[in-house]
Amino acid sequence: MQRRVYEDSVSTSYCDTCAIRNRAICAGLQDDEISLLNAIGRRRHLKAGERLLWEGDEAVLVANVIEGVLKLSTQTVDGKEQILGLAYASDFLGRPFGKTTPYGVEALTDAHVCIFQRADFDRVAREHPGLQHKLLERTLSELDRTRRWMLLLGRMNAEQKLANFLLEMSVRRANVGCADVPGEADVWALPLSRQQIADVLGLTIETVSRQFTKMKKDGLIDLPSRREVAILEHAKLEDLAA
Amino acid sequence: MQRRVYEDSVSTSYCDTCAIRNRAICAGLQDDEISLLNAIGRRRHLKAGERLLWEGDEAVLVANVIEGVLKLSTQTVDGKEQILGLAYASDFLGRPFGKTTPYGVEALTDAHVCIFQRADFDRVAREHPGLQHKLLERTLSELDRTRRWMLLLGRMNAEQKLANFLLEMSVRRANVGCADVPGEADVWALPLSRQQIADVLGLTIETVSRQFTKMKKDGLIDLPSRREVAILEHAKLEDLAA
DNA sequence: TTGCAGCATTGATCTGGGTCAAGGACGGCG
DNA sequence: CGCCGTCCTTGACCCAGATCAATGCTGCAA
Repeated sequence: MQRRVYEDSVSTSYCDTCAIRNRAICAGLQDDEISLLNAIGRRRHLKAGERLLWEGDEAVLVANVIEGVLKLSTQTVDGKEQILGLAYASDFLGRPFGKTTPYGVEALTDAHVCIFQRADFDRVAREHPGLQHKLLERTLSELDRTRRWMLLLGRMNAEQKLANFLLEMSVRRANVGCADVPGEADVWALPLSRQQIADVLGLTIETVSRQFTKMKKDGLIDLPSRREVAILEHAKLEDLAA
Repeated sequence: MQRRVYEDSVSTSYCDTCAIRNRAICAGLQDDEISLLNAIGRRRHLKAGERLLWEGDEAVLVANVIEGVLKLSTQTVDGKEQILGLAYASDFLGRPFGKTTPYGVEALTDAHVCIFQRADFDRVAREHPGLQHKLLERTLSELDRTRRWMLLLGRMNAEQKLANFLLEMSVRRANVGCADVPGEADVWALPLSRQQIADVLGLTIETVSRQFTKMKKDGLIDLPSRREVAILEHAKLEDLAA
């Protein structure tokens, strides 16, 4: 069980030079807490498509996303997939203080994560209120975000869903790099296939495709290639998203 | 702003005799922690339909549900309501460590809650890791539950949605009282109107009504009155829910 | 370069659930 | 007791998005 976790690219993590040192749960921790995390954490590289956690598995590890995009998902009984959320740099993955992992995690792009054996992490968290507090804050905002997504799934039509998806994607990946340059074209690579977008939004691949085509025809976006999007009319897209 | 919070039924809370003393975040706390909570918490009675929190308000308070059922909800731009979840006895309400309340809270039945000024609660939580840990565990399971609900909203048809709703309702309210008596008929009062059920499930009132009628005709449930449900064929309902 | 495998797009058709509209049941109140 | 307001049910119709099916594009491998 553990083998598949440790089979490659393990190296010591160096919090000092970590890209998300100031944004993840590590932000604002005291030096001794950081060095404890440093001691139990390891970096791991994931190739696009590689899995980090399997739904229902014993929850043996938790992780911080350092770079890349990952998806959290469950299967329905009839084999369809529902993506429960996406994780970007500085997001936290896994289920501390729990027995099993309630969803699968798979890298959509090549990714770097900082992994902890759950038992180690739980222990450090219990002993260090500062860390636990960070984790609580993060979990609370994740809960808020998830609840907002429920509104999207429960009450929006296909057009609104896709507009919201593109806008959220644009914001979340902008946060990852440097600040937005206003006026700069909002062009980026989509880390998801059409099928995966459909799974995120609770739609079918055909509907997603048709909505893309329509938005392009209307001049709201451009699609330079299958895996690239340019948001041309940000304001109009936001109107749709409402 | 605070007036509407304190306008009635305020009395000192007595954790010792509290019905949820051993199930809410209070469970397993040390005596000194309990007495601190006791000092800052107050009981409040809510009539069915009364609101405790308003979406977007400054987050001035948090609360534990002692008895009754409450709904968490947001409005969409076009005025529709989406219910984000239901809260039962021992559930936690509100947004600690946050500036604004991300959803409205309204009592569906007459209810008792144990309320805390958020500032007080935050302070005690920061100073008492045990409490913070409880809160973290509760938030993590709430996140899990919410994510499972996304699957319902994103991937299920009306029949599956209603079946799941009835089963969850049955379980959650059974947890509240004594243990299930096997063989005992599973009959209880619905705390939600048809419209509210529709809002929970992302459906319309007509569709909910039709599904109820169909399940009754198929002998899966009985509807002794508008606000009562009897689950007759638990197993078959579970088949539908899958 | 050709062939093939996997996405993605597009079209044609079907259908679950939304919408609109008309009663029906129940309670509260004069 | 009957009137009215609210909630619920039922029917008729329609449409957004699912489903089914054919074709196009792109990249890789031989």
